[in-house]
This record gives sequence, C-alpha cells and structure tokens, in this order.
Amino acid sequence: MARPRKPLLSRERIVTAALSIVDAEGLQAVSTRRLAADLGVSGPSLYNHFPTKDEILDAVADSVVAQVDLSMFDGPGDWRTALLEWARSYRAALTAHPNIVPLLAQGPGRRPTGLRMADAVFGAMVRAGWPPAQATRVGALMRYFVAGSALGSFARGFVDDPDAYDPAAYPHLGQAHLLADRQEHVDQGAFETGLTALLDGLALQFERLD
Amino acid sequence: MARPRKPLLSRERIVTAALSIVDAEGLQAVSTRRLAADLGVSGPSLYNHFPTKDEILDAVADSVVAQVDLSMFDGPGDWRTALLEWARSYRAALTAHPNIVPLLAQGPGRRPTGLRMADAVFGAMVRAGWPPAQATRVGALMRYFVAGSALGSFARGFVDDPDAYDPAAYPHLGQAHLLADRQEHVDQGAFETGLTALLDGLALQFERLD
DNA sequence: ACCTGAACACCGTTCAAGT
DNA sequence: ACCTGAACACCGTTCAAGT
Repeated sequence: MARPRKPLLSRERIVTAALSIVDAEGLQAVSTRRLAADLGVSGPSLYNHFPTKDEILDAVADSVVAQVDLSMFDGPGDWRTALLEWARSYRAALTAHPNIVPLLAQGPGRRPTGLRMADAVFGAMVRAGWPPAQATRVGALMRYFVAGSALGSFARGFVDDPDAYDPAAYPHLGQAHLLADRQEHVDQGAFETGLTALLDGLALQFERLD
Repeated sequence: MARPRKPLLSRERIVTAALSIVDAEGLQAVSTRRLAADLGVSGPSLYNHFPTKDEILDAVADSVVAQVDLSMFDGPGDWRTALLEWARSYRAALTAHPNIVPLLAQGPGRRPTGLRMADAVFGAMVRAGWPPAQATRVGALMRYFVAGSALGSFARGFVDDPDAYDPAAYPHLGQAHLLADRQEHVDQGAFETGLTALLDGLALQFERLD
C-alpha cells in the first residue's frame, strides 16, 4: 500500500482500539502487532503516531482519567459535597476500565488530564478555605483512597471455592468464598463507608483550622 | 552441568534475586533469562521451581506483604491503635519496594500472606465490637487507602521542571515543580492526614453502632 | 508524511537429553 | 529430580523502500 492520501491512523483511533483490547482481554493482550492488526495496518505503522508502546498505554490511561467529572469544583457547592461527587465519579471512571488501573501506578503528573484534575481539586479546596499545604494533602489522600479502591478490589482476591481456605490457617475466613459472588457489592460498601469516614474526619480537621 | 547433587536453586533464592532486580531496575527488567543469569543458571531452570514467570512475581509480591507487622492485632490494644499501627507498617513495607506495588493490583486473595493479613484484621475488628459486615469493610477500605498511597504517589508525578507547567492551563499549579523535591514529604503528610481522618471518621461510625 | 516488509535482539516456555 | 542447549512462536523497535 505505502502512504495513502488520507492517513489510516490517528492517535485517537489507536487509543480507542488499545482501550478495547485492554477492556476485553487485559493489558497483556496489547501488543503492537495485535493492535495494528485490529486497526488494519502493520505493526510499525504505529510508530508514525507514538514513539513507543508505553506512550500508547499512557495515552489510554489518560483517556480514562479524562472521563472523570470535575464540574463540581466550579459550582457553588461546599468542599465536602464536591469531594464526595468527585470521588464517586473518579471511582466510576476507573472501575469502568479495571484492567487499566495498574497503569496509573506511574503517577498522574505527566499526564495532562491528571494535572487538570489535581489543579481543579487544589483550587477548589483553597477557595473553600483550606490552607494550601492542607489542600495539597487533601487532593492526594483522596486520590490514594479512590485509586486503591479501584486497584486493589479487596474482594476480587477471594476465590469462589470453599476448599481454598484452610480454616486452621485462616480461622476467621470461613465464609470468604462467599465474597467472590458479592465482590462488587463488598467493594461498593467499603468504598462508601471509607468515603464517609474520610470526609467526616476531614470535616473535623477543617473545623479546627481557625 | 546437568543435575547437581545439591539443587542450585530454590524458590526462596529465586524470589530474593527477583526482588533485587525489581528494586534496582523495575518490574520490566525482570526476564527469565536475566533472572537466571543473576542466579548463575540458564533460563529454563527456573521452570523446575515455578510454573510461570507470573507466579515468580506473585511470590515476590507475597514476600513483600509478608513484611507487614500484624502483631498489633493480637495485643490488648484498642482497634483504632491497631489499625493505625498496621497501616503504617503496611505502608512502610510497600514503600520499601515501590516498584512492586503495581503487582498488588491482582488482589491479595490468592496470596497466602494477603489472606493472613485479611484474617488478622477481620478477627481483631470483630473482637473489638464491629459487626462482621462492617469489619469486612473496615479491612477493605484501610487496604484501599494504604495501597493507593503506596501506588499512586501523588507527588511523584510532578516533574522537577518549572516549564512543564503552563500556568494558563493549570492556574493553581505554579509551584508544582517544587513538589518533586519534597515528594516523600508530601506523600508522608498526605498519608498521615488521611489516616487520621479515616480513623476519626470510623470512630464516629463505631460510636453510632449501639 | 505515512505506510510497508524485512530484520534485529529479545521474550516466555517446551522439550529431549544429560546425570 | 534438576539442570542444559536447542527450538518455537512471539515481542518492541529500527530502517530502507515505496508513494
């Protein structure tokens, strides 16, 4: 074929196709040859649009974080409600693409949407009366909790097999295998419980500021 | 050489060597050939001790989680102090081997030390008076926070270069490049602030139980 | 500028062969 | 049982060649 009049690829098409593979078959299923085949081109073509495979996956992670709603930080709402809504939107974006979450480990700093998010949270917290140093911490610790909840799905680890758990070794986990079934439910409950606790605790600290 | 009288390898030696590579050069530097070379054997030898490379890395992750102190759950202390000390020990174990953290994404369920940890937390919370359903959530949400804090080091993302941050795009991040320097400090502060908030919030929920 | 096939150095894993 | 070298199908990436 050689060069067509109109480019066959674009960064956007590549990112979309890569995310499809990640969602359907996991991170490890993404190879440059496979991704290119899905797009109807040959492997090396991708290098006209991204310098490395890692940067493709970076862009995929960025596209997921871009789905997080940040509008609650513009509105007139109080900081607590804004953090609550942001955390839920953030978690929803991540759990919609769970296979991508390990990729967020590299930190959001270099990714533009991660920066935009950090900026929005920090700005809103300062506007609400948090001192800048505290505002930085609030943004970071909320992110820890949300990322951890999407990443480390506590219940996902439990196998749906009673024989997997020796009661002598794990005396309190007799019912652990039941959790596999209700994984999403457990995660959801733990997330909401933790979110409430975190915001309650931050409210106590905010009261003590003056 | 063929088979020696005494085995050259053991699961433990393999895990130790793999962790050294992960710590020094990152997850991606671990290949079966490289790992075997560090151990003075040829690549396929590893398959006498582990069925796959993934299981080697799983064992490495397990060995890190095994460093977490759980003794505070046996003692006579209150649940809040136990959770506080556990969270710090947990975070210390993970931040000592930051490159391993993305691997924890697969969940702790299948790994024996992760199960032992879940069992200890759950048992101690129930003993302290938390209803079982809540005790499960408490264990999970604490894990979210600690894993997230080790994983997503908020500050790590910031590049130590003022030009990296266009003030028009990120109006509140003018000083962001300063964070790179103080990354560990920021993370530490955010972790402690979040930990206090989380425990304060859980204490409020605990009071409302009866 | 943007795509191609060929090529490079590397992977994880299998397996027959050695002791 | 535990190690070896050879081999398989794959990888990310480079590059000269095509339009």
